[in-house]
Amino acid sequence: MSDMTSAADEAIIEATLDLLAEGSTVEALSIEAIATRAGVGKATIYRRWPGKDALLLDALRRLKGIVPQPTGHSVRDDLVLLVGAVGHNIDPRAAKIMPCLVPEVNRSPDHFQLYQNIIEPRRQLMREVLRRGIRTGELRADLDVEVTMALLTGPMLMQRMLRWHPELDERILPEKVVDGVLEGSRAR
Amino acid sequence: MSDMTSAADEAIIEATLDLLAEGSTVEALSIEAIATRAGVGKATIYRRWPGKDALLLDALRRLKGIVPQPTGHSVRDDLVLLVGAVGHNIDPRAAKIMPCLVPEVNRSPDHFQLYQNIIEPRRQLMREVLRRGIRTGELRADLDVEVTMALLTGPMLMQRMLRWHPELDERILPEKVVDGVLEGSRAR
DNA sequence: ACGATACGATACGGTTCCGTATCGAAACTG
DNA sequence: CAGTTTCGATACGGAACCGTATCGTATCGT
Repeated sequence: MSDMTSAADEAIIEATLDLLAEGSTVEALSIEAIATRAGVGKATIYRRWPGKDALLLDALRRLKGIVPQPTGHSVRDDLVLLVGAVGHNIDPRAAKIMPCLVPEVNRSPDHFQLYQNIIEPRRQLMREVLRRGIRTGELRADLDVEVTMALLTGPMLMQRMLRWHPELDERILPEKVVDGVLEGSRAR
Repeated sequence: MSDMTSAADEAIIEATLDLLAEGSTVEALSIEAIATRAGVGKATIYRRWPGKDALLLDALRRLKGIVPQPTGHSVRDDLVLLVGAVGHNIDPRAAKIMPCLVPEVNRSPDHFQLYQNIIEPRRQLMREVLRRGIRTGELRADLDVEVTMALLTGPMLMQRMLRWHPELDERILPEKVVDGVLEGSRAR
């Protein structure tokens, strides 16, 4: 028996992600379509996963990108880095897939948990950068960290996952968001 | 011939919204289920709409809430009002339904257009409040209006549609978001 | 080289939903 | 009140997919 994962496993998961990235919805995704795409018999899939949900959870785990590493120099620059990483994955398919998962995350506790497991480390990183800024005096002492995280990540998620503000340039948006939140809108 | 909409139309659309609000996804929604729920024959539905998509678009139009009216006194208070209305609809079913539509809006130009038609008046309202603030000197003269709108609406959408930050109280969030964006996070 | 295993393909019965057709009852029309 | 239309219900053939079973082949360990 080989200790490496059989090639079929890989093909099945890749086919799943490909189909999702091509626009198939989670529930429109059929085992038969995955099997055909992977060049695999249906039975091979059922031999490994009890059903579509389990396969999907395994496939989505592959999308988890790397967590960025703040430099620790400037709070502003670290925030730009982290905000730029919101909703940003190495796998280009992720950008297409993630919006389709919104209903699933709202419905299924398993998907919600998977989602939380992926983003919580990044949230913790941003939390620490904000606390560091408060400690060093770069940020207001009375800052509400949770609300500030929402201010920073909300606009990026809206842009990356929902693509709802066509007029915003995604490349420079992280800088604009961070600077906007840092400086505030009120005249002085 | 009566000039009022037949009662069947209403029952069909209500049944559609009810089923969606109960957690059915857009594509899991079947004409047969709608017909049964509405106490109507399938043929009655096909007599009025060519298919599921057209029915769905008509049904979703019903969810469009009223556009809030800024008072024009304080820019801050007007923003709190508008931000509080983001993702907020009169019909309580809307809160359940909207997250399920994210994939549809990304996929179908029709749904995207419908969505834009609903939110664009509200966005325009917020744009005008921000411009008024710049004019009266309440807001910075060099404010990027589009980015600021993203800062204000992004966090609320994340909270209302994805229910992402469980620790944030949704009732006071609009105030916190507006004040956070207005005042900025940088110490001074 | 050979026996065990895992594989791809395919067939199967069962289920759900599609979109159409039909039919008697009920509701309008004049 | 009779004629016409619309309705709810139901039946139908077709399609897609489920999860299982089977079968001949290719791969792998020894």
